[in-house]
Amino acid sequence: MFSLCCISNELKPTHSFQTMTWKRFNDLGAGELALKELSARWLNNVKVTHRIIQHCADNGWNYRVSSSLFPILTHPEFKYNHYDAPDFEAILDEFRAIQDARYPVRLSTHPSQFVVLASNNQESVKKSIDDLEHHAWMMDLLGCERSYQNPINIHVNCSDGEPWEIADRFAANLATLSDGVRSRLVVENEDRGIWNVERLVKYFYNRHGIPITYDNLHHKCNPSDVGIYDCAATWGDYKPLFHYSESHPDKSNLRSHADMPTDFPRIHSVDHEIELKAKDFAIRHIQNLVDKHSILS
DNA sequence: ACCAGTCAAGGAAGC
DNA sequence: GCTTCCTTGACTGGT
Repeated sequence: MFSLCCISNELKPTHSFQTMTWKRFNDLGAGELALKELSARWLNNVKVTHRIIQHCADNGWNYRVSSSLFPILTHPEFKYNHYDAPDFEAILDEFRAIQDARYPVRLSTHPSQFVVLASNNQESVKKSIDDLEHHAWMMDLLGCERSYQNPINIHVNCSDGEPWEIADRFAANLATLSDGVRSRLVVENEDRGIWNVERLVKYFYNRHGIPITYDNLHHKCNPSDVGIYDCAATWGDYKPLFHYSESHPDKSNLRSHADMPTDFPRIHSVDHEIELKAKDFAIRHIQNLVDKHSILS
């Protein structure tokens, strides 16, 4: 099955996410007025998420939940808690509605590249931990399992030291986190730097038992001898959730993502998040390509 | 109604 | 030891 990533281009005209910057929050006074405006945007974002999950259920897709549902909430200087938001009861009601509907949609999250659990900068580690716990909190509210069925996928994004040292720092920090994070956390190969598939399997899976998310485009840009099937084996009894994308046809940088696909993932028994900019339209096109291929073969 | 600039983050890479 | 780039899309403010 295929996952839609964060945004539905088909629903965007009527259901779009809202955000607020830290600067804007402070320009509004950083008080009740600012919090009221922020709270309304959080509620909007959870409602939009519900609508997109319905849309995915209708189409037989999975869904990667956006990491931008609660702007400012994890900012280190934000003085309020989530329950201080005037709309928080309504937000909880919306989450309950999502849980109660029991959509057959595999949910996942992908915290940003600024989460660096193995950093030597302790402030960065603390922010990373807060962000990961926030994602786990959100996934619990969405009714997600605490397992690799509903993974939290991140990059290592650190090359400070020997690979085994980085992996051990990462694992030591991970061990201090809640069950909601530890039970879901997986790591993905990167399109540059030391963290290709081979090193991830060697230092994160073999050494610490952390499953590996295989990204085909990153593997093309930053190859190694270990491949997609080796990554699939790191997921144990869980169905792997991998990434599929293609290079932009008109850009010299191989790493930039295309809008639409020209091909499709060939491996069976694996779910794929489709990281193509046309979003829903790209998934429909991939499904057409798969259907044509199966008729011809 | 539209458009260009803004915003936020950690680290890598290039002077 | 600086600056720039990477990445992203909604927001903001000016026209």
